[in-house]
Amino acid sequence: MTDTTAPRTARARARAELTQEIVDTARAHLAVDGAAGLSLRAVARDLGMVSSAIYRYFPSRDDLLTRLIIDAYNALGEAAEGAEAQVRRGDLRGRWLATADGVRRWGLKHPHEWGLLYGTPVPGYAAPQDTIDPASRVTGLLIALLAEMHAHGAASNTPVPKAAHVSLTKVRAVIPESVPDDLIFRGLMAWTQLIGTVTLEVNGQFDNVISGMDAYFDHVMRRTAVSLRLG
Amino acid sequence: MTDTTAPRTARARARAELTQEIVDTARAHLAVDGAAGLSLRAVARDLGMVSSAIYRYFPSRDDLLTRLIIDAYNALGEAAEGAEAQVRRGDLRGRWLATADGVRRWGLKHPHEWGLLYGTPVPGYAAPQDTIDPASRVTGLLIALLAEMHAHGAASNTPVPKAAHVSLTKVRAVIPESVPDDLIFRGLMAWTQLIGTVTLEVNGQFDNVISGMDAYFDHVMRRTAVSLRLG
DNA sequence: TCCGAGTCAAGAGCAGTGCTCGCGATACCG
DNA sequence: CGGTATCGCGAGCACTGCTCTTGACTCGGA
Repeated sequence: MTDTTAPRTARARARAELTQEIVDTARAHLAVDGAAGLSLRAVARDLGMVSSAIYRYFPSRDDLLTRLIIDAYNALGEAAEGAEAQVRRGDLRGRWLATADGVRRWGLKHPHEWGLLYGTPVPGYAAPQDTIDPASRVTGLLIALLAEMHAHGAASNTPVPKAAHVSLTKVRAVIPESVPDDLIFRGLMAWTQLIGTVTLEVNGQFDNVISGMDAYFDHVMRRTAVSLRLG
Repeated sequence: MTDTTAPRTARARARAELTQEIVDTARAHLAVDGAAGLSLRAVARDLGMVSSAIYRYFPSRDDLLTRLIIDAYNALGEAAEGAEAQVRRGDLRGRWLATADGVRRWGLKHPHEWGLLYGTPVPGYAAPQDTIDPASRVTGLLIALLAEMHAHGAASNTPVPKAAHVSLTKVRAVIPESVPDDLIFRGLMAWTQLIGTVTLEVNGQFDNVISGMDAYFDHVMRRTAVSLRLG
């Protein structure tokens, strides 16, 4: 871990600032050329420095990408949280719709970063541990929603076969015990519906299929709300 | 269009064979290194020729990729059709489950090709017209299913708001008129659920969430069948 | 105040990439 | 048989990520 306090020396301050400049420039390039087109040399050129100097701040291109991924997860999380926070707490359906809308808006605004999060993983790249915390931030919203739904008595105890129950073992670790299997499945499927719809839209797979994606998305998420017993 | 008949001259035959060899070698590399790692020079090396010679057969790397995409769409289509064809025609639910299973199996077997179809599009790459026919092959299965469902009287006429109705204008061109809006939405959402689930699984996003993906997928697709009124 | 230790940007260089072009050799066809 | 179109080859351009050395700078302790 680097220092959490403000940098004391001029050198440390310069380092922190330059690191941030590199990240910002890289993100700008990412937004234009996509992940595959992100070039360390181009970033260095923009900053008026030589390519090898970048390696003083990021040991490899993948590490720079990792940083961008973490930032993207946090940005998406913030966007979703911000949208969801504006809805009255008791309006669970409204909170779901706001979350979905916030996620979609962010994705459409940052298509390449969306691809970084939910698209094809980069070649030999394995998501390091640092990314899983920010990644779970968005899903945390949904989990909170599920817990409140159950607490507020939205009883939905459709029985679940044993094999399906077992498949939830891992996810059980981060969800309150009282939430029934049935509700977890509804939540996972709603989440998949959301990520899938946005991914297909961002990748242009709806281009020749749907006209007026706003209305389509809205209606789909309303139907998904019904599946969540929030109808 | 190239000639549909068998090539007459030795040169034409050699050209056809070598073209196929290039595609096969490229697909092998794709399966190992992914789309970003596909190198024309490496393919040429494997074939014992010089890199520039490849350009006699494919004008650019993107054109080779396009060919791989088309082949992948067709392979996925065949896999899905093959799985679906083994179910008794009258068993609509079974046909849906078989299709879903076939799609998933193919995706897990060819993760990089799946990423080519439903993952992040490559940098400056715009899917050429040639890809849309094979792409719609898979969705054709679902459309046929929807039409039969409606014909067999699985009435599901939940009214759809006007804005949502309008968003279906384009897709209406390839679906029998009699199929109601409600059913189209169910179909699109089921399709999104399928593609989304497989994409998330292929990209490893379920790794720390679900244990026993087979059972999870099966249960999710059964629930989706219920949403399709095939319960 | 001075001086050693740590940090930094720079530059050359390696191995790899997609792609272009001119050169001969060769197979095809009128 | 002769002209033409096709083919593989090799050199070369501009680019990439990354490594290593070199010389200059800053900082903190004596």
